[in-house]
Amino acid sequence: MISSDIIRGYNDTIILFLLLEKPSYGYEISRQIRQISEEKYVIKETTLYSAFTRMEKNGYIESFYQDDIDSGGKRRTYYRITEAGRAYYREKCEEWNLTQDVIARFIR
Amino acid sequence: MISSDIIRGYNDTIILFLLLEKPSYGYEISRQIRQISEEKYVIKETTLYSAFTRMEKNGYIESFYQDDIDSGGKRRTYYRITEAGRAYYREKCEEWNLTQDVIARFIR
DNA sequence: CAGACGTACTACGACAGGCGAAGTACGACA
DNA sequence: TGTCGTACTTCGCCTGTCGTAGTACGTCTG
Repeated sequence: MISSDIIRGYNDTIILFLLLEKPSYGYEISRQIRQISEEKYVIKETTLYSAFTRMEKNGYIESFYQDDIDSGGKRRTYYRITEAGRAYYREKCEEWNLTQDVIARFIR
Repeated sequence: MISSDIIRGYNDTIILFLLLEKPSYGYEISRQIRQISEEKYVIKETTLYSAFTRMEKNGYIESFYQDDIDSGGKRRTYYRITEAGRAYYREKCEEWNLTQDVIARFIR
């Protein structure tokens, strides 16, 4: 539906948006993206998990483990947004507004 | 100003937009992008010329040579948009509208 | 008259992000 | 018993962008 080349580099922003509210984990984030976008964007598993790794390395998110009761005691990797992550998200939002405006000039 | 990751894969669309009007060549297109975007987006030469190569391979544009008087008789490589190119451009515009709408849901 | 600047490219190689394919593990449900 | 859903991990390919560099020619400037 949506080509990956446009969203490229914006996946991080999308993930951070969902983490603003509360810490979350891969599968839940994946589901939320699908739901919020009304199935128009379904993030690939590999894309999602590699984004986690990258963003943790960049200090935008922090991981922790939690054994949840509702998942039958299975261990999930949760991620929590950091202050740096929030700042990065804000920057990206501004950049998005700018980009959107510029690209619109080339669209009919 | 604008990160290349967002515009990635959208450069083709931007170039095709400029070719809708009339055939053109690298330097002119580069100048127009800078001008229309009000310096907010300056396409890199390598990006531009590799986009030409790719799009010609895909049949979206056709090249031809022209010795222009105003360039001191220097040979320029002009590009002309094809029917397939126009169709591709139209598709991309629709995709853009969709993507824009989806990403907006993750932006504050 | 030399050198810088603008035009108009081409070639090469690096890099990053996304993605396909495959595999693992476990619980629930039929 | 087997499939489905959850929850990941690993590996390696592909594509588009970009940095660096080089070529060539004409004009303009000190």
